[in-house]
Amino acid sequence: MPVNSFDDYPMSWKPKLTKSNKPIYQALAYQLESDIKSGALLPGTMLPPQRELADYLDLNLSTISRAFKLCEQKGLLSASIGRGTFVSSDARSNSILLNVLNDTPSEGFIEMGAILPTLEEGDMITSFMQTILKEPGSYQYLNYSSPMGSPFQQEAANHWLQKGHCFVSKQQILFSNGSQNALCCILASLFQTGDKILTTSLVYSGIKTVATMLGIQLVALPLKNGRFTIEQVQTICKTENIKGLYLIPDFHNPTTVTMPLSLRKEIAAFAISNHLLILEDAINTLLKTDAAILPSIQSLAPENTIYIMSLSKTISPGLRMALIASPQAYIKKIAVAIYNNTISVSPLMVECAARLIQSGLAEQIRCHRRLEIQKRNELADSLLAGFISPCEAECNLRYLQLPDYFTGTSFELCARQAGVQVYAAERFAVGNCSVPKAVRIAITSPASTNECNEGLIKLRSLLINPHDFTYL
Amino acid sequence: MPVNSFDDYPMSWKPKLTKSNKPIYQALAYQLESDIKSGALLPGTMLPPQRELADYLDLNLSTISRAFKLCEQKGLLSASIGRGTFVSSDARSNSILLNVLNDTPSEGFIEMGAILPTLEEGDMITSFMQTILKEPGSYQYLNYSSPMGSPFQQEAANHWLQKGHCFVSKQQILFSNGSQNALCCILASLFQTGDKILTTSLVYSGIKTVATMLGIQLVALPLKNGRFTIEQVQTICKTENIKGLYLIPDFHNPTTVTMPLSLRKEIAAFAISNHLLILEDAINTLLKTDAAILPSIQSLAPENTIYIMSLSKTISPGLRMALIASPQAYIKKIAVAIYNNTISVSPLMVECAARLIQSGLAEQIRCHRRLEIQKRNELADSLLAGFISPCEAECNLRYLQLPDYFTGTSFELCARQAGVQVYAAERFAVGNCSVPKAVRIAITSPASTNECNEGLIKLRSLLINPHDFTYL
DNA sequence: AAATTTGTCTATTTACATTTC
DNA sequence: GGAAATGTAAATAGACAAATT
Repeated sequence: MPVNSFDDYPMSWKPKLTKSNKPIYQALAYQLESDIKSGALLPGTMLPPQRELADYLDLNLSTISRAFKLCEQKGLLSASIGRGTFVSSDARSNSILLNVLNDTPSEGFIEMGAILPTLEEGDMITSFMQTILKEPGSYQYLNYSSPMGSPFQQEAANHWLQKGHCFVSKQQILFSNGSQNALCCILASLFQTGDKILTTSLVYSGIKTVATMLGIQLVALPLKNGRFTIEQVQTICKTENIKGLYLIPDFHNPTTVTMPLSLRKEIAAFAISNHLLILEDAINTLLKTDAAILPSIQSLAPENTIYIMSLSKTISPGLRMALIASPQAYIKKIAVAIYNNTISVSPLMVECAARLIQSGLAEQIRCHRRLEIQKRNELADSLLAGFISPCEAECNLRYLQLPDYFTGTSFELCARQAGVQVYAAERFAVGNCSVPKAVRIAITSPASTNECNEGLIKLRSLLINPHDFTYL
Repeated sequence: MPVNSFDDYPMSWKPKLTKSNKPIYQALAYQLESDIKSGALLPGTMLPPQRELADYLDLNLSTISRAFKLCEQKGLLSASIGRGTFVSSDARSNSILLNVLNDTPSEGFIEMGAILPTLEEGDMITSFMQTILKEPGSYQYLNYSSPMGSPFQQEAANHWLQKGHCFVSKQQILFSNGSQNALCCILASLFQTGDKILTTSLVYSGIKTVATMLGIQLVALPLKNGRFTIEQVQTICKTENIKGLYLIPDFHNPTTVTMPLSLRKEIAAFAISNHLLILEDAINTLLKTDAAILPSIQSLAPENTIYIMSLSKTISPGLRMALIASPQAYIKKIAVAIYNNTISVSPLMVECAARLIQSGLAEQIRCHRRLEIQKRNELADSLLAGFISPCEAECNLRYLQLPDYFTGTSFELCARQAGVQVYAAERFAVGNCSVPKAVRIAITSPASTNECNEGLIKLRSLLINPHDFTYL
């Protein structure tokens, strides 16, 4: 074999290592990162095998490995044994979903990207807060507090958790500053840099950004029409040294799919026998009617599941509150993480949430919200008929699979031009999955039913007359 | 030299490696951790040199190194070249300072450990909140918001920051959920696992616990009467690859010392010429009178300093609010970290804080608090005369250097027996420093001046009649 | 001031496990 | 179904730099 045989190998990436004072592995990782960010290496590209690169650059295999590892931890690459290393699908897309961090939108722009709540119920809550503040001694809610809450608060939280079919003792409940904060604290306390968590190949992007920040790697579970099988989970876990699973069983974000009971049972059994930790995100569970709610995975594998129930989508995001129900074994660690993170949650907000639940007002708000969502879903079904995937009437999201001549990203750009924000599937992509041509539509975000109607009409005309827009 | 010469080496630690399926370096680290936690290896102990251990166990030097590194990142060890590896001073003490995570205290127990605010001012704030909530449209404060805040909020924040001699443009201000949260977000976004931050050898323990959680290492700057010199900073930074400095220039926690202007200038100059990032924690700055406030380090090195001003100690911890003033270069990164952490701060709390400042009520509360603190300091000065270190009249903490027959920990235990909680210096120790025999007393925490008085009297009798107590 | 001690860091070697063909 | 391809991970080697004596 001639020495220069690698010249013939069709290498997708030929880095040039100029001499620098940096160590080789860092210089190589840096160049890889630049080439991905500049677009020289596109999402999905397979990199040359580590051995080929080592040969080509006349370096040791492990040096290449180490450089790749750096980029992998930044979420730029995903690799698997025997298959190769690929540039991540979302390496070039923006995963931060709240526009507040980006430009402020202009007048008349319709937000259907970020999930905002319908706000009609807000006044109920503000007046409720006033009642609490009026009481003598209400200043005590301005002190520090325990993430465990008071017995009354635990009682109320437990009541609410049970609506989601989550059954724990009071000592297993913690309060956090919303469900993103819950995820952040759980990841920081129960996982380490380099650990791997399995999740669906399209997933709530908040888990992606926080995992990346903490150096925790997400591994993608391929989806077929928003669904996956237990066999897929088993195969990946067998080979990838997976520490945990992140799942959204009800109204999955962004695909809207609800996980069937059979799969919940299979996952629970598998987690128990393989000592896996499941993070069950019940963010949308209580949007469903009580009759429609299935047993939670937590109820099927109580020692292996941490159940997170946000109050943002069902009561109000203004409370900045989520409930965490965890096996006793992890409570202390998570509580310490909450302390490290914020010392304590706002006792005023905890008390307010507890009383909203206890008084029945929370339940009332939940029903209100459901009705509004049903109304908007009817609009979406009729206006986008022929395009939009069907989903349950209570779902706050819609998943729009696009005609072939669009990609999620191109459609998002066109919609933006037309004055409507939606989010492309690319934003939700994990690892090296094939990204479906789709966008997510948040129907609750427009301030009024009317504005929602308007937004949907704009999207429809885009689907019907794509040639009117330039971003194709 | 005989092969077994290491038998004669007086090894402070002789691990036994039983065969397990774990990798050697992990098994070794695990044993080291157990031996520290069980007390077989005490704080301050020097471990055998890595080469000696490698010889003794017949392993490669790097394998030992790797095992040590694991423990070092957990904060259990601190090592330096040429000097050796030592068990950390705080390896066995509890650094979580809020008792809410531990046992609930019994009736009559006086809290002077955790720093709680005097609560008399609480009613002003709760009634203020009501006024905001009463306004039509107040439900908008229940939505998501930007960590940048509205122009009005930025204006108010800027006004408050300027009182602390921090001068930035409005675009350089972020809101976080309290200063612990600010630290968490800053560390998570601007530092990486394994990075080193220099700080005083006794320091606010919240930075210790969050750094440990994130795998960031604190390096100790030795203190002499609570003071250090620029030469010490220079020496350590030269050798230790320090990425940043964490400082509390005003009423340092726990030593109460205020950093003189000369040192501030030297540190600022050093940070600029060495591209170091300073985290300036102005937690207590506004407890001082306006006339007593010195130029902030931020004002002396504006491109190198992130200034964190909590509203907890000066206005109310119930707001769960801190202001972050950062060089433009880091704003985006920190904002993303806040998003990853909690999506957004509570807009209601931000608005409330802004209006408190704008209305002048915040300033009024600040004065109130100052008067109460002054009163309590007079008490402490007279009751603990002969024992307590003098400090400025506005400081919310006292630092009590103990007679020789006490250690901080033993005194803390005695005081607890006597019904008063104080915190031992050990809780604040960083790395392998010699821990002074001292405790911190939080004079603002007792609910009333009377209770404070009572607590101080109990501490005095403990100092005068130590033999009455059993924990020596 | 020179030699020794000591921890740090990068690169290398070797064994291993899974996937693909 | 076996061989080749491919990534992972532990242990090792060697050069380096600061602190100590």
